[in-house]
Amino acid sequence: MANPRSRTRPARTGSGVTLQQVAEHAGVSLATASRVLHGSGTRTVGEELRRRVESAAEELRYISNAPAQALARSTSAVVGLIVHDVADPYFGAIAAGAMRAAREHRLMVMIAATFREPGLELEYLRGLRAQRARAVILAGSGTTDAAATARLAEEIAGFEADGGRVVCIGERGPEVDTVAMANHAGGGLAARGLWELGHRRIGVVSGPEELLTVRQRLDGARDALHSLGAGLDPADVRTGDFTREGGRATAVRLLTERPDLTGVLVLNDVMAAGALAGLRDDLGLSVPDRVSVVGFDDVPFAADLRPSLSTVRLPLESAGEAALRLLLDPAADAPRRIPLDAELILRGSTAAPPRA
Amino acid sequence: MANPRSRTRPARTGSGVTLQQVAEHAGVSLATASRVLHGSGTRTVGEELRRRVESAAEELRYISNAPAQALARSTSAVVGLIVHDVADPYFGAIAAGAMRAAREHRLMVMIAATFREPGLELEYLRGLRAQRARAVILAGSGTTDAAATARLAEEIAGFEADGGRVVCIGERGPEVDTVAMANHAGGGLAARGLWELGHRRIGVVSGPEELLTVRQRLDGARDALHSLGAGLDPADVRTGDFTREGGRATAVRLLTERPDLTGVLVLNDVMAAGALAGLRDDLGLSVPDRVSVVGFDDVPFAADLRPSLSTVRLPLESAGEAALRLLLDPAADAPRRIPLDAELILRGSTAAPPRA
DNA sequence: GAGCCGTGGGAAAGCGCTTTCCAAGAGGTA
DNA sequence: TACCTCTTGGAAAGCGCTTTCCCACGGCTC
Repeated sequence: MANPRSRTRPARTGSGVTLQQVAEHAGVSLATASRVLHGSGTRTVGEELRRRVESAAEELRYISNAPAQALARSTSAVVGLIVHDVADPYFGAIAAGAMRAAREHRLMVMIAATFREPGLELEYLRGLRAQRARAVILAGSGTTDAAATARLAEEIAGFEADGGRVVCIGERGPEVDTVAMANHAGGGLAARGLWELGHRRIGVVSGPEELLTVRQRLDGARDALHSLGAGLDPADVRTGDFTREGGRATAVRLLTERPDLTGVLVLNDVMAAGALAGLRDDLGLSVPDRVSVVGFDDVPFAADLRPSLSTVRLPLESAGEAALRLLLDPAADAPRRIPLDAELILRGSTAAPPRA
Repeated sequence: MANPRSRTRPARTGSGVTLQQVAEHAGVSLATASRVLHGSGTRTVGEELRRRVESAAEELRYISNAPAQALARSTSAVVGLIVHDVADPYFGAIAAGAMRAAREHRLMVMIAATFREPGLELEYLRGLRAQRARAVILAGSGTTDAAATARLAEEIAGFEADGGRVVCIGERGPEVDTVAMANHAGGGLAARGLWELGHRRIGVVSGPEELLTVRQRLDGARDALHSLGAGLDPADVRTGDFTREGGRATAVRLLTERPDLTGVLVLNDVMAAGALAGLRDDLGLSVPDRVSVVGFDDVPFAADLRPSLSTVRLPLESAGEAALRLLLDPAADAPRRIPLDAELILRGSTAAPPRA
């Protein structure tokens, strides 16, 4: 029997036109229709038939079934992007860069936000694996939690064994392709910048210590200060949430307890916005006359804060783009690493320290 | 023949474990394994077998194949979200709300950004249809382009005929479920707020006229002014891009040509940030002493601008959440409409007008 | 004219799952 | 004991596509 359909099935939910129908309408075989419409192989189809199929598809308003294609091809046109928080401008910029590049390659981007909940990153990576995403970008910072890191590494290895590609933005370990942000160098740039303005009492408003990103930025600042013959007193470093409120509370705490500080490095711009508010409204300290503040990231609104925020610029959009491009290159033998530069942008929130 | 596999196929790319293998490992049939692991039906599986299947899945590190499920079930667990720009805090907040709600329902969100390119919205909607997304949220503003609107409506209808659900944030037409932002009311609130502070010469820095959102906000302001016995001189309204730079240039132009204005309504916060910069740096006009400025949206950084931005608060995250919830309710007979409120937040950028 | 090769069309076997339908066994009832 | 009803497991038909393999045909070369 050529067509043994007999079972009754619940009527399909909609008007879904299938390739088979397009083929029939065009009077060609399914194979030919597939080759015309999605042809990836090296096979060519005659001019005449090709035209017939195309107009049949047009007439029937055929829309291909991506899951079916994914199943048959065992690969898909979707890439995953895992971030901490889409509403955070840092990730927003990265996502924008990635999506722009994705568009050029006709890929769809599935974004998952962990809202900084530990464990969710792993869960989403599994979800993306289930979706048979062709690749995944891990945009959030790695952590110092060894157990979590190991489980994640295992999941990544599994994904790659299945033919998926993974790129991390920021360090996660040497086995994976990474777009390396200049966190360490940036931290150094900021510290050195304050130093050169004349600051000798420099403090840091830091984010959660378990974040690798935070650690690198902090180390960068510390190392720079060291090489300048100074150092960074642990008591001059205070830790808070990587949010505006965290920045505010932490800056207030830091300057209350260490009132002789004249320069403050805040480890991200969102925190810095809070810090500026705290110093001004809670403590009545004028920036930059009394204290200078340097942020990190150069998110879009940094220049609009008052005083405008001096900060370490990271090429966020480029990072997203670079990550996506890396995903598209065939996997190399050795993990690749694309280092991106940081640049110190001096604006209104920094000045020479007040005369003693 | 029980297992007529004979053709040779290229080796599968990876270690992909299939449900079949799990079933064999557990010594049960494929059907049983499916029922245990993804069981959606009303069928129950005995305690003993259930346990066997679960541990087999665990041991083999089974990861289900979402495309295959989507194909078999002809529905998927992904919802699409189409925005203008992920890096724009307005959309970032909406996306965050939607993703938070999506997480509760174990849905994955596929985000597409049109970067305000006309036509791309349609293209992405088709793409999402191809992915067999269960539903799509159209978060960007509708336009006055009748042809584009019609084609989009057609595509939406097709998608719904196929069993998909569509929700728009902001008006798009009466046939579709919508989460209605209080654009008109918000425009009124802002205008009235300036009026009550004593402003009688009020201008508007507007966005692209073809955006429905812009039009509604503007109409709201105009209507309010009318009912106050005043009116809005078209010459007091200037149009620019919906970006920071657009806001800056437009505000400068407006106040250069209409120097007697004392109150300015800027139709979104991103533009308002630019306007503040333009008034201060390009024109040397003090806000709020010389001109008062009111923005729109209340994006997270609004309070951090200096002066802090008075603005019309829209519940962005709630809108994203509401949209997602609407998608999950079964389609109703009549299109639903969830109206959201606006609230005027007075901060530092507004004050009484200068004495003449 | 026999033998080859290159082209291009079609049949059909999968891809990994869901779900229907059938069957077998358990427990009740008359 | 015969007859039913329930429950639960399994066989197998699809879901809509891709791709391999086969075949027919036309144009070459000796």
